Amino acid sequence: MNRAAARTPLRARTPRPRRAAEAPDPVTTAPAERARLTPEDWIAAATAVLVDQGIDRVRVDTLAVQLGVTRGSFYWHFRDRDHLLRRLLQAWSERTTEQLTRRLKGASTDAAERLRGVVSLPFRGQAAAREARIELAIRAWARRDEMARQAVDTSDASRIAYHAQIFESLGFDAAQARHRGFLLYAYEVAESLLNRLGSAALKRERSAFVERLVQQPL
Amino acid sequence: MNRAAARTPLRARTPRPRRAAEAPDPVTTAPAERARLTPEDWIAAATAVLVDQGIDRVRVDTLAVQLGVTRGSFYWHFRDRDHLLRRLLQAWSERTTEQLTRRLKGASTDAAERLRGVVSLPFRGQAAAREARIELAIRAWARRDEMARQAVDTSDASRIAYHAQIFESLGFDAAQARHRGFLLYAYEVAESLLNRLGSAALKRERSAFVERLVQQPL
DNA sequence: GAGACTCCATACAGGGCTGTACGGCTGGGC
DNA sequence: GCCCAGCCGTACAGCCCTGTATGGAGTCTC
Repeated sequence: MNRAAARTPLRARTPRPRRAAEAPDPVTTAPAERARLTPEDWIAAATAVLVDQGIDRVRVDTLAVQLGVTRGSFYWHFRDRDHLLRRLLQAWSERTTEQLTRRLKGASTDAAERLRGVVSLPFRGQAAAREARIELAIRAWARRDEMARQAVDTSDASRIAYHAQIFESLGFDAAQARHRGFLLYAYEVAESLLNRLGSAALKRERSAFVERLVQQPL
Repeated sequence: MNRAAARTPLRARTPRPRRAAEAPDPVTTAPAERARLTPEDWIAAATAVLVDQGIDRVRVDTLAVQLGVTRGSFYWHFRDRDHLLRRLLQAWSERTTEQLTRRLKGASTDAAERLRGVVSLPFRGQAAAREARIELAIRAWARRDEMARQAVDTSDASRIAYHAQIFESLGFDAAQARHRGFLLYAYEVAESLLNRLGSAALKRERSAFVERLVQQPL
Protein backbone atom coordinates (compact mmCIF):
# COMPACT_ATOMS: atom_id res chain seq x y z
CA MET A 1 0.00 0.00 0.00
CA ASN A 2 3.03 2.25 0.08
CA ARG A 3 3.56 4.77 -2.68
CA ALA A 4 -0.18 5.09 -2.89
CA ALA A 5 0.11 8.87 -2.99
CA ALA A 6 0.88 8.58 -6.65
CA ARG A 7 0.62 11.23 -9.35
CA THR A 8 3.45 13.28 -7.90
CA PRO A 9 6.66 11.24 -8.02
CA LEU A 10 7.49 11.26 -11.72
CA ARG A 11 10.50 13.48 -12.27
CA ALA A 12 12.49 15.75 -9.96
CA ARG A 13 15.31 13.51 -8.89
CA THR A 14 19.06 13.71 -8.96
CA PRO A 15 20.47 12.82 -12.37
CA ARG A 16 22.03 9.54 -11.21
CA PRO A 17 25.16 8.10 -12.81
CA ARG A 18 23.27 5.72 -15.06
CA ARG A 19 25.29 2.81 -16.34
CA ALA A 20 24.85 2.85 -20.08
CA ALA A 21 25.54 6.06 -21.95
CA GLU A 22 22.93 5.30 -24.58
CA ALA A 23 20.45 2.51 -24.85
CA PRO A 24 21.94 -0.68 -23.50
CA ASP A 25 21.69 -2.36 -26.87
CA PRO A 26 18.91 -2.08 -29.42
CA VAL A 27 17.00 -5.29 -29.03
CA THR A 28 19.41 -8.09 -28.42
CA THR A 29 20.13 -7.55 -24.76
CA ALA A 30 18.28 -9.89 -22.47
CA PRO A 31 17.07 -8.60 -19.12
CA ALA A 32 20.33 -9.58 -17.53
CA GLU A 33 22.59 -6.69 -16.60
CA ARG A 34 19.81 -4.27 -15.84
CA ALA A 35 20.42 -0.56 -16.01
CA ARG A 36 18.45 2.04 -14.16
CA LEU A 37 16.91 4.40 -16.67
CA THR A 38 16.45 8.14 -16.67
CA PRO A 39 13.82 10.07 -18.58
CA GLU A 40 16.58 11.05 -20.95
CA ASP A 41 17.08 7.41 -21.86
CA TRP A 42 13.47 7.14 -22.84
CA ILE A 43 13.68 10.38 -24.78
CA ALA A 44 16.74 9.18 -26.62
CA ALA A 45 15.09 5.91 -27.54
CA ALA A 46 11.95 7.71 -28.61
CA THR A 47 14.01 10.06 -30.77
CA ALA A 48 15.67 7.13 -32.47
CA VAL A 49 12.34 5.59 -33.33
CA LEU A 50 10.97 8.94 -34.40
CA VAL A 51 13.83 9.40 -36.83
CA ASP A 52 13.42 6.25 -38.80
CA GLN A 53 9.85 5.24 -38.11
CA GLY A 54 7.82 8.37 -37.56
CA ILE A 55 6.04 9.71 -34.53
CA ASP A 56 3.16 7.28 -34.74
CA ARG A 57 5.47 4.38 -34.14
CA VAL A 58 6.93 5.83 -31.00
CA ARG A 59 5.10 3.48 -28.68
CA VAL A 60 5.59 2.81 -25.06
CA ASP A 61 5.84 -0.92 -25.18
CA THR A 62 8.14 -0.90 -28.19
CA LEU A 63 10.50 1.45 -26.44
CA ALA A 64 10.33 -0.68 -23.33
CA VAL A 65 11.43 -3.72 -25.28
CA GLN A 66 14.26 -1.77 -26.84
CA LEU A 67 15.41 -0.55 -23.48
CA GLY A 68 15.12 -3.97 -21.96
CA VAL A 69 12.53 -3.05 -19.34
CA THR A 70 8.77 -3.22 -19.04
CA ARG A 71 6.26 -0.45 -19.37
CA GLY A 72 6.15 -0.17 -15.63
CA SER A 73 9.37 1.79 -15.88
CA PHE A 74 7.94 4.19 -18.40
CA TYR A 75 4.90 5.08 -16.37
CA TRP A 76 7.11 5.83 -13.45
CA HIS A 77 9.10 8.42 -15.38
CA PHE A 78 6.29 9.82 -17.49
CA ARG A 79 2.65 10.56 -16.95
CA ASP A 80 1.67 9.10 -20.32
CA ARG A 81 2.82 8.83 -23.88
CA ASP A 82 2.02 12.42 -24.67
CA HIS A 83 4.21 13.53 -21.82
CA LEU A 84 7.14 11.76 -23.43
CA LEU A 85 6.49 13.41 -26.76
CA ARG A 86 6.38 16.83 -25.17
CA ARG A 87 9.66 16.27 -23.42
CA LEU A 88 11.21 14.98 -26.61
CA LEU A 89 10.16 18.04 -28.52
CA GLN A 90 11.24 20.32 -25.74
CA ALA A 91 14.66 18.72 -25.70
CA TRP A 92 15.02 19.29 -29.41
CA SER A 93 13.96 22.91 -29.14
CA GLU A 94 16.50 23.58 -26.46
CA ARG A 95 19.24 21.94 -28.42
CA THR A 96 18.57 23.91 -31.58
CA THR A 97 18.18 27.29 -29.96
CA GLU A 98 21.27 26.68 -27.91
CA GLN A 99 23.14 25.76 -31.05
CA LEU A 100 22.04 28.95 -32.73
CA THR A 101 23.00 31.17 -29.81
CA ARG A 102 26.37 29.45 -29.72
CA ARG A 103 26.75 30.31 -33.35
CA LEU A 104 25.64 33.87 -32.72
CA LYS A 105 28.21 34.81 -30.15
CA GLY A 106 30.65 32.42 -31.77
CA ALA A 107 34.10 33.43 -32.84
CA SER A 108 34.21 35.05 -36.22
CA THR A 109 32.61 38.41 -36.60
CA ASP A 110 33.57 38.28 -40.24
CA ALA A 111 30.36 37.96 -42.23
CA ALA A 112 31.93 36.09 -45.12
CA GLU A 113 33.36 33.62 -42.69
CA ARG A 114 30.00 33.08 -41.02
CA LEU A 115 28.41 32.61 -44.40
CA ARG A 116 30.99 29.99 -45.19
CA GLY A 117 30.15 28.24 -41.96
CA VAL A 118 26.46 28.21 -42.74
CA VAL A 119 26.91 26.92 -46.26
CA SER A 120 29.19 24.09 -45.17
CA LEU A 121 26.70 23.10 -42.53
CA PRO A 122 25.35 20.05 -44.34
CA PHE A 123 28.83 18.54 -44.35
CA ARG A 124 29.70 18.60 -40.71
CA GLY A 125 30.17 14.96 -39.98
CA GLN A 126 28.07 12.43 -38.21
CA ALA A 127 26.45 14.37 -35.40
CA ALA A 128 25.17 17.13 -37.65
CA ALA A 129 23.78 14.60 -40.08
CA ARG A 130 21.90 12.92 -37.28
CA GLU A 131 20.52 16.22 -36.08
CA ALA A 132 19.39 16.93 -39.61
CA ARG A 133 17.51 13.64 -39.72
CA ILE A 134 15.90 14.38 -36.39
CA GLU A 135 14.82 17.73 -37.67
CA LEU A 136 13.25 16.22 -40.73
CA ALA A 137 11.36 13.74 -38.61
CA ILE A 138 10.09 16.49 -36.36
CA ARG A 139 9.17 18.52 -39.40
CA ALA A 140 7.08 15.63 -40.65
CA TRP A 141 5.49 15.37 -37.23
CA ALA A 142 4.82 19.09 -37.25
CA ARG A 143 2.53 18.68 -40.21
CA ARG A 144 -0.22 17.57 -37.89
CA ASP A 145 0.85 18.47 -34.39
CA GLU A 146 0.41 22.03 -33.29
CA MET A 147 3.07 21.92 -30.61
CA ALA A 148 5.67 20.50 -32.95
CA ARG A 149 4.68 22.96 -35.62
CA GLN A 150 5.28 25.93 -33.37
CA ALA A 151 8.67 24.61 -32.35
CA VAL A 152 9.72 24.13 -35.95
CA ASP A 153 8.36 27.48 -37.01
CA THR A 154 10.21 29.45 -34.38
CA SER A 155 13.37 27.56 -35.17
CA ASP A 156 12.99 28.32 -38.86
CA ALA A 157 12.27 31.95 -38.22
CA SER A 158 15.28 32.54 -36.00
CA ARG A 159 17.60 30.70 -38.33
CA ILE A 160 16.38 32.62 -41.32
CA ALA A 161 16.83 35.80 -39.34
CA TYR A 162 20.38 34.79 -38.60
CA HIS A 163 21.02 34.17 -42.27
CA ALA A 164 19.51 37.49 -43.18
CA GLN A 165 21.68 39.22 -40.67
CA ILE A 166 24.75 37.79 -42.34
CA PHE A 167 23.73 39.30 -45.64
CA GLU A 168 23.07 42.60 -43.99
CA SER A 169 26.58 42.50 -42.65
CA LEU A 170 27.71 41.88 -46.19
CA GLY A 171 26.19 45.17 -47.21
CA PHE A 172 22.83 44.21 -48.69
CA ASP A 173 19.75 46.16 -47.78
CA ALA A 174 17.16 44.68 -45.48
CA ALA A 175 14.81 43.37 -48.15
CA GLN A 176 17.52 41.69 -50.19
CA ALA A 177 19.11 40.29 -47.06
CA ARG A 178 15.83 38.67 -46.10
CA HIS A 179 15.39 37.12 -49.49
CA ARG A 180 18.95 35.91 -49.73
CA GLY A 181 18.71 34.53 -46.24
CA PHE A 182 15.58 32.64 -47.13
CA LEU A 183 17.06 31.29 -50.32
CA LEU A 184 20.15 30.10 -48.54
CA TYR A 185 18.07 28.47 -45.86
CA ALA A 186 15.96 26.87 -48.55
CA TYR A 187 19.09 25.45 -50.09
CA GLU A 188 20.16 23.94 -46.81
CA VAL A 189 16.81 22.42 -45.98
CA ALA A 190 16.54 20.98 -49.45
CA GLU A 191 20.05 19.62 -49.27
CA SER A 192 19.09 17.57 -46.26
CA LEU A 193 15.65 16.73 -47.58
CA LEU A 194 16.93 15.49 -50.92
CA ASN A 195 20.15 14.09 -49.63
CA ARG A 196 19.93 11.04 -51.82
CA LEU A 197 20.45 13.04 -54.97
CA GLY A 198 23.95 13.52 -56.22
CA SER A 199 27.39 12.42 -55.18
CA ALA A 200 29.44 14.00 -52.44
CA ALA A 201 31.66 15.71 -54.95
CA LEU A 202 28.69 17.19 -56.74
CA LYS A 203 27.29 18.46 -53.48
CA ARG A 204 30.53 20.14 -52.56
CA GLU A 205 30.79 21.81 -55.92
CA ARG A 206 27.16 22.80 -55.61
CA SER A 207 27.62 24.35 -52.19
CA ALA A 208 30.57 26.40 -53.46
CA PHE A 209 28.43 27.58 -56.31
CA VAL A 210 25.56 28.53 -54.04
CA GLU A 211 27.90 30.35 -51.72
CA ARG A 212 29.06 32.53 -54.56
CA LEU A 213 25.70 33.07 -56.17
CA VAL A 214 23.91 34.24 -53.04
CA GLN A 215 26.54 36.95 -52.68
CA GLN A 216 26.18 38.06 -56.25
CA PRO A 217 24.87 41.61 -56.50
CA LEU A 218 21.79 42.31 -58.49
CA MET B 1 -21.94 -20.49 -50.70
CA ASN B 2 -21.72 -18.52 -53.92
CA ARG B 3 -18.70 -16.32 -54.52
CA ALA B 4 -16.63 -18.88 -52.67
CA ALA B 5 -14.00 -18.81 -55.39
CA ALA B 6 -12.64 -15.68 -53.81
CA ARG B 7 -9.17 -14.16 -54.09
CA THR B 8 -9.63 -13.21 -57.73
CA PRO B 9 -12.48 -10.71 -58.02
CA LEU B 10 -10.94 -7.54 -56.64
CA ARG B 11 -10.41 -5.09 -59.46
CA ALA B 12 -10.86 -5.34 -63.23
CA ARG B 13 -14.34 -4.06 -63.66
CA THR B 14 -15.93 -1.39 -65.76
CA PRO B 15 -15.54 2.08 -64.20
CA ARG B 16 -19.22 2.50 -63.40
CA PRO B 17 -20.86 5.93 -63.31
CA ARG B 18 -20.62 6.28 -59.54
CA ARG B 19 -23.01 8.72 -58.03
CA ALA B 20 -20.89 11.06 -55.97
CA ALA B 21 -17.97 12.76 -57.64
CA GLU B 22 -15.96 12.81 -54.43
CA ALA B 23 -16.66 11.33 -51.06
CA PRO B 24 -20.37 11.55 -50.29
CA ASP B 25 -19.76 13.73 -47.28
CA PRO B 26 -16.98 13.51 -44.69
CA VAL B 27 -18.65 11.98 -41.72
CA THR B 28 -22.11 13.33 -41.40
CA THR B 29 -23.87 11.26 -44.00
CA ALA B 30 -25.87 8.43 -42.58
CA PRO B 31 -26.11 5.17 -44.52
CA ALA B 32 -29.12 6.49 -46.33
CA GLU B 33 -28.52 7.36 -49.98
CA ARG B 34 -25.83 4.76 -50.52
CA ALA B 35 -23.33 5.19 -53.30
CA ARG B 36 -21.45 2.39 -54.93
CA LEU B 37 -17.77 3.01 -54.48
CA THR B 38 -14.85 2.58 -56.78
CA PRO B 39 -11.24 1.98 -55.79
CA GLU B 40 -10.62 5.60 -56.71
CA ASP B 41 -13.03 6.70 -54.01
CA TRP B 42 -11.03 4.81 -51.42
CA ILE B 43 -7.80 6.21 -52.81
CA ALA B 44 -9.16 9.74 -52.65
CA ALA B 45 -10.28 9.31 -49.07
CA ALA B 46 -6.97 7.76 -48.14
CA THR B 47 -5.12 10.65 -49.75
CA ALA B 48 -7.13 13.12 -47.74
CA VAL B 49 -6.26 11.40 -44.50
CA LEU B 50 -2.65 11.04 -45.55
CA VAL B 51 -2.40 14.77 -46.14
CA ASP B 52 -3.46 15.96 -42.76
CA GLN B 53 -2.89 12.96 -40.55
CA GLY B 54 0.03 11.00 -41.93
CA ILE B 55 0.27 7.58 -43.48
CA ASP B 56 -0.05 5.74 -40.20
CA ARG B 57 -3.52 7.07 -39.70
CA VAL B 58 -4.75 5.90 -43.03
CA ARG B 59 -6.81 3.05 -41.60
CA VAL B 60 -9.36 0.88 -43.21
CA ASP B 61 -12.11 1.27 -40.69
CA THR B 62 -11.62 5.02 -40.41
CA LEU B 63 -11.92 5.40 -44.16
CA ALA B 64 -14.96 3.17 -44.17
CA VAL B 65 -16.69 5.43 -41.66
CA GLN B 66 -15.81 8.49 -43.70
CA LEU B 67 -17.16 6.90 -46.84
CA GLY B 68 -20.29 5.74 -45.10
CA VAL B 69 -19.75 2.03 -45.68
CA THR B 70 -18.27 -0.85 -43.76
CA ARG B 71 -14.94 -2.51 -44.18
CA GLY B 72 -16.59 -5.23 -46.20
CA SER B 73 -16.54 -2.81 -49.09
CA PHE B 74 -12.86 -2.15 -48.73
CA TYR B 75 -11.83 -5.77 -48.80
CA TRP B 76 -13.82 -6.21 -51.92
CA HIS B 77 -11.85 -3.55 -53.79
CA PHE B 78 -8.46 -4.14 -52.21
CA ARG B 79 -6.51 -7.14 -51.07
CA ASP B 80 -5.40 -5.45 -47.89
CA ARG B 81 -4.31 -2.10 -46.50
CA ASP B 82 -0.94 -2.26 -48.19
CA HIS B 83 -2.62 -2.73 -51.51
CA LEU B 84 -4.43 0.56 -51.02
CA LEU B 85 -1.23 2.37 -50.15
CA ARG B 86 0.46 1.06 -53.25
CA ARG B 87 -2.36 2.19 -55.46
CA LEU B 88 -2.38 5.59 -53.77
CA LEU B 89 1.30 6.08 -54.38
CA GLN B 90 1.04 4.84 -57.91
CA ALA B 91 -1.74 7.31 -58.61
CA TRP B 92 0.39 10.16 -57.33
CA SER B 93 3.37 9.07 -59.41
CA GLU B 94 1.29 8.99 -62.55
CA ARG B 95 -0.17 12.39 -61.85
CA THR B 96 3.19 14.05 -61.28
CA THR B 97 4.97 12.52 -64.23
CA GLU B 98 2.04 13.33 -66.43
CA GLN B 99 2.13 16.89 -65.17
CA LEU B 100 5.80 17.18 -65.98
CA THR B 101 5.45 15.79 -69.48
CA ARG B 102 2.59 18.18 -70.06
CA ARG B 103 4.90 20.95 -69.01
CA LEU B 104 7.66 19.63 -71.23
CA LYS B 105 5.83 19.67 -74.49
CA GLY B 106 3.80 22.62 -73.30
CA ALA B 107 3.47 25.82 -75.20
CA SER B 108 6.34 28.21 -74.72
CA THR B 109 9.69 27.22 -76.04
CA ASP B 110 11.02 30.43 -74.61
CA ALA B 111 13.28 29.53 -71.73
CA ALA B 112 12.70 32.71 -69.78
CA GLU B 113 9.00 32.10 -70.03
CA ARG B 114 9.32 28.57 -68.78
CA LEU B 115 11.45 29.79 -65.91
CA ARG B 116 8.77 32.25 -65.04
CA GLY B 117 6.24 29.48 -65.02
CA VAL B 118 8.35 27.37 -62.71
CA VAL B 119 9.00 30.16 -60.27
CA SER B 120 5.38 31.15 -60.02
CA LEU B 121 4.44 27.54 -59.40
CA PRO B 122 3.81 27.94 -55.68
CA PHE B 123 1.12 30.48 -56.41
CA ARG B 124 -1.12 28.56 -58.73
CA GLY B 125 -4.33 28.50 -56.85
CA GLN B 126 -6.12 25.84 -54.92
CA ALA B 127 -5.40 22.68 -56.85
CA ALA B 128 -1.65 23.25 -56.95
CA ALA B 129 -1.60 24.00 -53.25
CA ARG B 130 -3.38 20.77 -52.54
CA GLU B 131 -0.96 18.83 -54.71
CA ALA B 132 1.88 20.44 -52.82
CA ARG B 133 0.45 19.29 -49.52
CA ILE B 134 0.01 15.80 -50.87
CA GLU B 135 3.59 15.80 -51.99
CA LEU B 136 4.80 16.86 -48.58
CA ALA B 137 2.80 14.10 -46.96
CA ILE B 138 4.22 11.52 -49.34
CA ARG B 139 7.68 12.92 -48.74
CA ALA B 140 7.20 12.37 -45.03
CA TRP B 141 5.99 8.88 -45.75
CA ALA B 142 9.01 8.29 -47.96
CA ARG B 143 11.29 8.72 -45.02
CA ARG B 144 10.56 5.17 -43.97
CA ASP B 145 8.94 3.48 -46.92
CA GLU B 146 11.16 2.28 -49.71
CA MET B 147 8.46 2.32 -52.35
CA ALA B 148 7.43 5.87 -51.55
CA ARG B 149 11.04 6.93 -51.38
CA GLN B 150 11.74 5.71 -54.89
CA ALA B 151 8.69 7.47 -56.23
CA VAL B 152 9.70 10.75 -54.64
CA ASP B 153 13.30 10.40 -55.73
CA THR B 154 12.50 9.83 -59.36
CA SER B 155 10.07 12.71 -59.29
CA ASP B 156 12.69 14.99 -57.77
CA ALA B 157 15.32 13.91 -60.23
CA SER B 158 13.20 14.50 -63.30
CA ARG B 159 12.00 17.86 -62.07
CA ILE B 160 15.50 19.01 -61.27
CA ALA B 161 16.55 17.84 -64.70
CA TYR B 162 13.79 19.91 -66.20
CA HIS B 163 14.93 22.94 -64.26
CA ALA B 164 18.49 22.41 -65.31
CA GLN B 165 17.44 22.16 -68.90
CA ILE B 166 15.84 25.57 -68.65
CA PHE B 167 19.10 27.08 -67.50
CA GLU B 168 20.93 25.36 -70.29
CA SER B 169 18.53 26.95 -72.71
CA LEU B 170 19.38 30.25 -71.07
CA GLY B 171 23.01 29.75 -72.05
CA PHE B 172 24.62 28.39 -68.91
CA ASP B 173 27.00 25.49 -69.16
CA ALA B 174 25.95 22.07 -67.94
CA ALA B 175 27.47 22.29 -64.47
CA GLN B 176 26.06 25.70 -63.70
CA ALA B 177 22.70 24.71 -65.10
CA ARG B 178 22.57 21.72 -62.78
CA HIS B 179 23.40 23.82 -59.77
CA ARG B 180 21.00 26.57 -60.63
CA GLY B 181 18.31 24.03 -61.31
CA PHE B 182 18.86 22.45 -57.94
CA LEU B 183 18.85 25.78 -56.16
CA LEU B 184 15.64 26.80 -57.82
CA TYR B 185 14.05 23.49 -56.97
CA ALA B 186 15.26 23.89 -53.42
CA TYR B 187 13.57 27.24 -53.28
CA GLU B 188 10.29 25.79 -54.44
CA VAL B 189 10.35 22.85 -52.08
CA ALA B 190 11.22 25.12 -49.19
CA GLU B 191 8.51 27.56 -50.16
CA SER B 192 5.92 24.85 -49.74
CA LEU B 193 7.62 23.30 -46.74
CA LEU B 194 7.86 26.58 -44.86
CA ASN B 195 4.69 28.06 -46.18
CA ARG B 196 3.74 29.53 -42.84
CA LEU B 197 6.56 32.02 -42.92
CA GLY B 198 5.91 35.39 -44.44
CA SER B 199 2.97 37.16 -45.95
CA ALA B 200 1.72 36.68 -49.47
CA ALA B 201 3.21 39.98 -50.54
CA LEU B 202 6.59 39.02 -49.14
CA LYS B 203 6.49 35.73 -50.96
CA ARG B 204 5.70 37.36 -54.25
CA GLU B 205 8.52 39.82 -53.84
CA ARG B 206 10.77 36.96 -52.83
CA SER B 207 9.90 34.90 -55.85
CA ALA B 208 10.65 37.82 -58.15
CA PHE B 209 13.98 38.22 -56.44
CA VAL B 210 14.82 34.56 -56.78
CA GLU B 211 13.85 34.58 -60.40
CA ARG B 212 16.34 37.31 -61.07
CA LEU B 213 19.12 35.97 -58.90
CA VAL B 214 19.18 32.49 -60.38
CA GLN B 215 19.70 34.04 -63.78
CA GLN B 216 22.53 36.23 -62.58
CA PRO B 217 25.83 35.36 -64.27
CA LEU B 218 28.81 34.48 -62.16
C1' DG C 1 19.47 -3.21 9.73
C1' DA C 2 15.09 -1.03 9.37
C1' DG C 3 12.47 1.86 7.23
C1' DA C 4 11.87 4.78 3.19
C1' DC C 5 12.50 5.72 -1.31
C1' DT C 6 13.59 4.63 -6.17
C1' DC C 7 12.78 2.00 -9.94
C1' DC C 8 10.84 -1.83 -12.32
C1' DA C 9 7.77 -6.33 -12.92
C1' DT C 10 3.33 -8.32 -13.19
C1' DA C 11 -1.38 -8.58 -14.04
C1' DC C 12 -5.62 -6.73 -15.52
C1' DA C 13 -9.11 -4.13 -18.22
C1' DG C 14 -10.33 -2.14 -22.34
C1' DG C 15 -10.21 0.01 -26.83
C1' DG C 16 -8.51 0.16 -31.71
C1' DC C 17 -7.49 -2.04 -35.89
C1' DT C 18 -6.78 -5.89 -39.17
C1' DG C 19 -8.27 -9.64 -41.96
C1' DT C 20 -11.61 -13.48 -43.02
C1' DA C 21 -15.93 -15.99 -43.66
C1' DC C 22 -20.20 -15.69 -45.17
C1' DG C 23 -24.60 -14.04 -45.93
C1' DG C 24 -27.70 -10.66 -48.31
C1' DC C 25 -29.26 -7.03 -51.27
C1' DT C 26 -29.34 -4.89 -55.90
C1' DG C 27 -29.22 -4.25 -60.80
C1' DG C 28 -28.60 -5.81 -65.56
C1' DG C 29 -28.70 -9.36 -69.35
C1' DC C 30 -30.97 -13.18 -71.35
C1' DG D 1 -38.53 -13.00 -64.04
C1' DC D 2 -34.55 -15.46 -63.15
C1' DC D 3 -30.04 -15.65 -62.27
C1' DC D 4 -25.51 -14.18 -61.77
C1' DA D 5 -22.10 -10.97 -60.62
C1' DG D 6 -20.96 -6.86 -58.22
C1' DC D 7 -21.00 -4.66 -54.00
C1' DC D 8 -21.70 -4.30 -49.20
C1' DG D 9 -23.16 -5.78 -44.18
C1' DT D 10 -22.35 -8.69 -40.19
C1' DA D 11 -19.91 -11.40 -37.15
C1' DC D 12 -15.89 -13.49 -35.47
C1' DA D 13 -10.99 -14.16 -34.14
C1' DG D 14 -6.95 -12.11 -32.95
C1' DC D 15 -3.20 -8.90 -32.32
C1' DC D 16 -1.40 -4.45 -30.66
C1' DC D 17 -1.30 -0.80 -27.60
C1' DT D 18 -2.57 2.09 -23.70
C1' DG D 19 -3.11 3.09 -18.88
C1' DT D 20 -3.71 1.53 -13.97
C1' DA D 21 -3.06 -1.04 -9.78
C1' DT D 22 -0.04 -3.22 -6.99
C1' DG D 23 3.75 -5.76 -5.45
C1' DG D 24 8.76 -6.48 -5.08
C1' DA D 25 13.72 -5.97 -5.49
C1' DG D 26 17.55 -2.91 -4.78
C1' DT D 27 19.69 1.10 -2.51
C1' DC D 28 20.40 4.92 0.60
C1' DT D 29 20.29 6.93 5.13
C1' DC D 30 20.31 7.19 9.89
